[in-house]
Amino acid sequence: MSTARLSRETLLPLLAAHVMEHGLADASLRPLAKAAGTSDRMLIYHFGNKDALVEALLDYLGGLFATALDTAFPQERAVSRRACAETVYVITGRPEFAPFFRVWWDIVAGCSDGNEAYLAAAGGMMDVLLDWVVTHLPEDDPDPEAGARAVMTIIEGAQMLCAVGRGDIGEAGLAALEG
Amino acid sequence: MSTARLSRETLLPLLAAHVMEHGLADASLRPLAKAAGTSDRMLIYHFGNKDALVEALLDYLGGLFATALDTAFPQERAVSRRACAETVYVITGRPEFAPFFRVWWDIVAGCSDGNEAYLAAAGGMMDVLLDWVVTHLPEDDPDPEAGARAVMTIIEGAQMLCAVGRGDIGEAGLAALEG
DNA sequence: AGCGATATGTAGCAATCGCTACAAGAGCCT
DNA sequence: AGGCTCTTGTAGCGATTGCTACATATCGCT
Repeated sequence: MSTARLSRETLLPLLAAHVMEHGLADASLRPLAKAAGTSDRMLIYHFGNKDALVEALLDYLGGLFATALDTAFPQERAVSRRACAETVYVITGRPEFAPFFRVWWDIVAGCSDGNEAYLAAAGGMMDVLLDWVVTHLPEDDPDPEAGARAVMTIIEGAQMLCAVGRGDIGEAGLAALEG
Repeated sequence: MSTARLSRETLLPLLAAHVMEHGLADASLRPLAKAAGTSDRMLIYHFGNKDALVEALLDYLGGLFATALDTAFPQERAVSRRACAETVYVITGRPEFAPFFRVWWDIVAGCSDGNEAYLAAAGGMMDVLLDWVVTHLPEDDPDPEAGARAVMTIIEGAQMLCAVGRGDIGEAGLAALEG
C-alpha cells in the first residue's frame, strides 16, 4: 500500500481524466474509483456522496477550462470579430479538446434537466469564455460587449453543429460573420 | 386485459412523451413501459432490445420535429435574416417546446459519444431545419444557402446558451445578425 | 374443432447501482 | 504505553439494470 494519503485534490485530476474520456452522464462510482486507483468506498468517504463528488468535479473542470484558455489560446488580439471566432473554433476543434467536449455536452444536457450544479458550472465556463472574447477583439471594435456576444453565439452554434456531424453548416455560419 | 394489441406504432407516441418529460439519457425499460401502459417484457418483445427501441424512438422524434416545423412555424417568409432567426428562437423558446429540448441535449450528448443512431437522428433534424430556413428567408436574399447557414449557426448557439442559463448572450448575438 | 403463429403475464437471473456497517491499520498527543 | 482520530479494506445491502425462460392466452386458418 502506498504511503500517500488520498484527498480531493489528488483524486480530482484522475477523476476528471476519466470523465473526459468516458463521459460524465453515466459515470459510476466503481469505474471512477478504479481510474483514480482507489475504491468506491473512499470516494464516498472523501466527497460525502456522489452528488457532492460531481459538484466538485464540475468545479475542477471549470478551472481546467479557464487554464486551457490561458495556455492554448493566443495572447494577442484578433484582427476582426470573425478572426476571433474562427480562432476559438479552430483551436477547440483540435483533437486534444475532444475529451473536453465529450463532458461539455453532458453538462449541457444536465443543465436542461434543471440541475443547479450543472447550471452553475456551465454558466461559469461561458462567462470565462465571454471575458476572453471581450478582451481579444480588435482594439478598435465599436462595441466589444455586443461584439463578444455575437462572436460567442456563433462559436457555440458552430460547435454544436460540429458535434452532431453538421460542422459544414457552422463553418459557413462562421464565415458569414461580418468584420 | 384490453383487446387492443400493442405495436411499435401505438407505443412510440407514449414512449416519446415519456422521454420528452424525463430525458432520454437515463430512460430505462421499466419506467418507459409503465408510461406506455405495458411491461418491460413487451418492449423487448416489440423492439428486440433497448438499442433498437431507442433507435426507433429517435426516428419517431425526428418525425415529430418535422411536423412541429410545419405546424408551429409561420408559413410566410421572414422579412430579414435576423427576423427569421428571431422567429425560430422565439417559437422554440415557448414552454411547449421545453420537453423537446430536454431530449435534444441528450441527443447531442449521445452524438459526442460517437453513437451512430444519435448522429443520424440529430443530423437529420438539423437538415430539416436548414431546409425550412432556406425557404423562409426573404425572396431577395442574395445567397439563401449561405444565409440559412448563418441563421442556423446563430439560432443553435443562442439555444445552447439559453440551455445553460446564458440566454442573454445568445439574444445579444441574435440581435447583432446583419439584415 | 383443432393447430400453429402471435401476443402477453409471471418470475427470475446476473450485473451494476449508490451507499453503509464493521473492523483494523496508521499516525499523533499526552 | 495508551488512547484518539483519521484513513482504508472487506463485505454486503436493497434497489435497479437489460434481458430471458416458461407458461398461457388469443387469434386466424383449414
